[in-house]
Amino acid sequence: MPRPEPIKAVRGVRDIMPADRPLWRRAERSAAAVAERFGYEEIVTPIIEPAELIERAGEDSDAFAKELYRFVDRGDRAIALRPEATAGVVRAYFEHNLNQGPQPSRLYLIGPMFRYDRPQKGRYRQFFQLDVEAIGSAGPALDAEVIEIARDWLSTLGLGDLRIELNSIGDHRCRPAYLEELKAYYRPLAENLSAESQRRIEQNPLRLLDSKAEQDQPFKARAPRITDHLCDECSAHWSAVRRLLDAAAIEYVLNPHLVRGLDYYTRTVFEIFPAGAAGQQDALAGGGRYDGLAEAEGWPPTPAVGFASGLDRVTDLMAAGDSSPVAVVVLPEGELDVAASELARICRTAAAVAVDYETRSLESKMRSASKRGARWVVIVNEEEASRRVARLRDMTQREQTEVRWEELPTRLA
RNA sequence: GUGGCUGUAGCUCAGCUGGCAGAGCACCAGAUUGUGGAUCUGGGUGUCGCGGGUUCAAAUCCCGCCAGCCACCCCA
Repeated sequence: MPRPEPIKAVRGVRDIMPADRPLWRRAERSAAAVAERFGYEEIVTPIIEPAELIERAGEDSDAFAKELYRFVDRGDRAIALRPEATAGVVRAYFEHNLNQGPQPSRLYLIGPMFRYDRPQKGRYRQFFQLDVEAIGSAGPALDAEVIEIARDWLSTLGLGDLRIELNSIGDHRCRPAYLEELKAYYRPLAENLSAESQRRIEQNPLRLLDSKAEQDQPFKARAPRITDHLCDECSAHWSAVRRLLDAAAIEYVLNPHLVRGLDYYTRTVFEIFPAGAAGQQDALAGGGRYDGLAEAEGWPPTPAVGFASGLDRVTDLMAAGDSSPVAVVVLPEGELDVAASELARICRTAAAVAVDYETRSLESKMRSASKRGARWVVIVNEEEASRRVARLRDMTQREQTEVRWEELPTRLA
């Protein structure tokens, strides 16, 4: 009789298994601890949002639509699985009147995001991000603050060897003029550029600067730099951010080719890489200022800055420390399920306990307990159970003694 | 979405031009005379990703699909 196909996980998603969870938990906990130390509060927003919210935040391209997990629900509403956290956090900020409270609102969020792209290692259709946002202030100190949070968090996780890349992309006042200059620079060079870059000269010239195409590289170095064309306000902001980072002893490198493709991004942009990484693929965190987003969502213009970091990549880089979750294994000799579970219940007041209920030889159970890394083994047979005693074996000392059940918790503590 | 590589035991993989499915590790059982990590002995645990096709015969050749990986696109 043919077995039906076993049902497997949806393409591009993965299970995070018990062996990896402690690592993830460490990353999540220290994110919360660091953010809270800076006065940030946790917020949880839905993973589904009106598709329009997401689409307005990403007006740009066909590619955007292509990678959005989008569907129509039973009430004919267009729904999107959130591809990033910021749009939803900003929505919640206004919808729950945080804009009426003390500014800025300092918020962080940890949760799953969704992107419908082709999966490969480290790129999943469901992935997890830490998102830190300071909404409601245009102050450069907040730019520096979120960078410091990102840096502190990664350092805490043992990923302290970082390269922080920094740039400013101006705002609606100074950027248009700069873009004209950039177009003027690139137009005569058009036929030397990649097809994609040729298209971008008129469509999205800023993106010419971060082109990865080989033939575009020579022209980037001579391209006009936006940091040379900032208006007074942006210029002051830009130097203030750097001054604050210097004062905090946070090292960074200026990368004039670091940009964002969407209009609502303003001024500061940054990305954080592990020190060894060369490729753009390897960013551990990225963020910046998005003073135009609130307005793009239809809310009052409100300045904000933040960053997001992919936990999949971060946990991947963290050294895996292995500690056995089970301290004690109870081994009944014979048909003693009831006694063994009572014994385990007693031991559990003091330590993590698992019972080996399998009907196999004691030797085999010992082997298995040993492989699990159990510190203690508690063995009991029928005669001992009737006297309410058990053999407590110290697996590291290879010694065992007879112990009364009631004494076990103190012996295991 | 585009291009390429891959898919055989729980894991890593071998299986040349078609001829009854293999290794190491893991796992299970036993021995080493009471109860563990070492050693020894024994055990293959498998819809060869799925579905078609060619053939006397397909893991092997052909087509389609699915999945993973790499690069691109993208990373809001």
